[in-house]
Amino acid sequence: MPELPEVETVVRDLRPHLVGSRIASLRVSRHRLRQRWLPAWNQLLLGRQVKEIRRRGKWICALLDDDRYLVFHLGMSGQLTIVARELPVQKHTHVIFDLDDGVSQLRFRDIRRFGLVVVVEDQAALEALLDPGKLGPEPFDLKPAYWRRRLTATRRCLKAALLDQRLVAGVGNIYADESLFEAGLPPTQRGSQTSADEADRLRRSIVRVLNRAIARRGSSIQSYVGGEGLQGEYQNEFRAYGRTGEPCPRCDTPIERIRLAGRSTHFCPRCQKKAVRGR
DNA sequence: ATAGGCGCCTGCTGGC
DNA sequence: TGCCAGCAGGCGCCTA
Repeated sequence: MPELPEVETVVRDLRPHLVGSRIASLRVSRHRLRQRWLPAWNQLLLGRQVKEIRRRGKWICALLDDDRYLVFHLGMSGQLTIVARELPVQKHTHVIFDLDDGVSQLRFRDIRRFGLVVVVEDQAALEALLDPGKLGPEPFDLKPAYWRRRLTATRRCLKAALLDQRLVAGVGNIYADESLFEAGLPPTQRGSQTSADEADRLRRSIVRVLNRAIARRGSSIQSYVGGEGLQGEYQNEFRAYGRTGEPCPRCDTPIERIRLAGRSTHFCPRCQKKAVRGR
C-alpha cells in the first residue's frame, strides 16, 4: 500500500507526538508479521525515549535514547497512528505502545500482515538492514548521471525499473504509473532504449509527482491513513493509475491497463509513446 | 540478467 | 442470498 508519499506523511504526522515521548508499556498480538517479534524486545523498549523519527524509502526509523532503532515497514496495508488510549482497539492491531503522556498510544495495525516492526541494535545494524545495495537513493537526491547510467544499463522495462528499490527508493505501483504518465513515456519501454533526455524527464517527473502527492498527504485507496488517522487526497488526482477506460486528461484517449512486472499498469497509449513530440 | 510464478495475508467487488 | 474468482500501495524467494 503505502509508498513514499504515504510513509512521509505518516512520519511528519507522528514526529510532534513521538519525539521526546517515552514508551511506558507495550503489547504485541500473537499474529506474526513479516518478521517475528522477539520477546526480548519488550524489556529493551520499556522506558525508552524517542529521539527522532525519519523515513528512508518506504521504511520508518525511530531512533531511541539507547541508540537502538524501532523500525517499521507498512507493507500493503500497514497503519501507524497516534491514538487516544480510550479509543477502541481496531481488529488487526498488532503492536500498541503506551506513551508516557498517559493519554496517547502509538498503534501499528496491519490487515494483511505484510508489514514489519523490528528493533535494530545500532546504527551499523540499521545500515545493514537498509543497505545501499538493496535500497537505492531517495528520489529527491537522484543524481542525473547516476539515474541515466542505471536506467540505460538495464534491458527491463521502465515500469519494472521504477519498482526496483535498488535503483530508486520509495516508488511503488501508483507513483510508477503516475510518473511515467507525467513524463510521457511508455511503461513498456526498455531502460536500455531510453535517451539521456528521457531519463532526465522521468527523473524530474518522479520528483514532481511525489512532491504533489506529499502535499496532498498521499493516496488513500482502501486502508491507508496518515499518522493521525486522516486519509490522503492524492487519489483524486490520479491521471493514469486506476483509471482504466476513463479518458486521458491530456488527450481523451481511454487509459489502458496491462500487466507488467507482475503488476497492474495504467497508461495512455497515445501520450505515452516512444518519440512523440509535444503531445 | 530478468521474467514469471508463488507465498505471505485479509477484504472487497463483480459475475453467475 | 451465496459462492468463487480476481483484485489490491510490497517484497523475498525460487525456477527457467
